[in-house]
Amino acid sequence: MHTHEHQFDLEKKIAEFETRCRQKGLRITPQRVAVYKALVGTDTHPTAEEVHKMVRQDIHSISLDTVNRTLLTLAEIGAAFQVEGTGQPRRYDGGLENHQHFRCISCGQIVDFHYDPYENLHNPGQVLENCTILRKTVYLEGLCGECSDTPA
Amino acid sequence: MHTHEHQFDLEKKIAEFETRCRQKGLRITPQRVAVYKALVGTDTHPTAEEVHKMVRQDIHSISLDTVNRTLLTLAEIGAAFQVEGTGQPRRYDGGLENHQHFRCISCGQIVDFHYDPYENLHNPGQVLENCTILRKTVYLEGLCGECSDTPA
DNA sequence: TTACTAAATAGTATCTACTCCTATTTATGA
DNA sequence: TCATAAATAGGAGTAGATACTATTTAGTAA
Repeated sequence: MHTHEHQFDLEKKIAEFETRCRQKGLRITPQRVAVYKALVGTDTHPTAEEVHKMVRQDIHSISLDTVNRTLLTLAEIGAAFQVEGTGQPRRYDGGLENHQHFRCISCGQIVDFHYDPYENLHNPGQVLENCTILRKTVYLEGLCGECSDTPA
Repeated sequence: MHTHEHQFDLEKKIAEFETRCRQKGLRITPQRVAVYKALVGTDTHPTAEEVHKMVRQDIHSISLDTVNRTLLTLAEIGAAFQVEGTGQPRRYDGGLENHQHFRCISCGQIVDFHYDPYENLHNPGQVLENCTILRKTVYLEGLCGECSDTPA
């Protein structure tokens, strides 16, 4: 793909993003667009601080708090999402038998479950050729029973 | 299962744990055993602070730092593990196409990959009946190419 | 048993990721 | 252009985790 096409894609995505903001009643601020642009323009799964560094090159005075808030907003409107489980205090599991985790994004609780078809998945080939896979789980996120009943 | 059998299981697990410690050249301290016991005796995927609270009932003076160190040790020797992704600063992903994540437990980098058989997995029934599943991914952990070559 | 030594611990200080608060600025709709 | 609610900058506060140091202790060997 040529740079020219990349450029086009990016502009298209930004236009879509702005539309989505309007739909959700969110204002289109330079900071918001800059954060979105930085995030979509990378494949490194950056932390807020890393995004802050990138965006500062365009908007010198943007605060880390704004980047944090904006990233949360992006996740809320579905324009981005958080990498599985990150941002939570470390949680430990003493159960070594095969099982999978469901995490409630509202209250944070982790629920164990076992579902046979999720066991013994094949390793992907090619793409992760050089990687040593030590653990492989199906990870679900959503709302637990209690939090479904009483939406915040 | 009866309480009596539970008790038996626990003692058996502790015995195995002590054997494993000896194999790895780790000392068997009351603190270490108490942390292990607390973790194996619950299915709540506790944080270090939660474990600290539990263990304090037995060992009043145990420090939070010891609990933290011990939990890391348990994970290192394979007597427990950390719930997927937790304990990492929040990381964001602007790629909304279907894809999966591999995380290097050594350097922390997240690698995107796509592997067809991992898409369109069925939802588990029964166990998570009351939960609303919003996201479903296969999550791999291990060592990336660079970190495999130069083990710490 | 006793004495020795490296490992482990308690307690504290420090660091980092993140959120909260307040005054100021700004995007949007009238 | 004006009014106003939303968003922002900057800094204070908080929580989770790590680093440091002096002290204690488990395991070993006399």
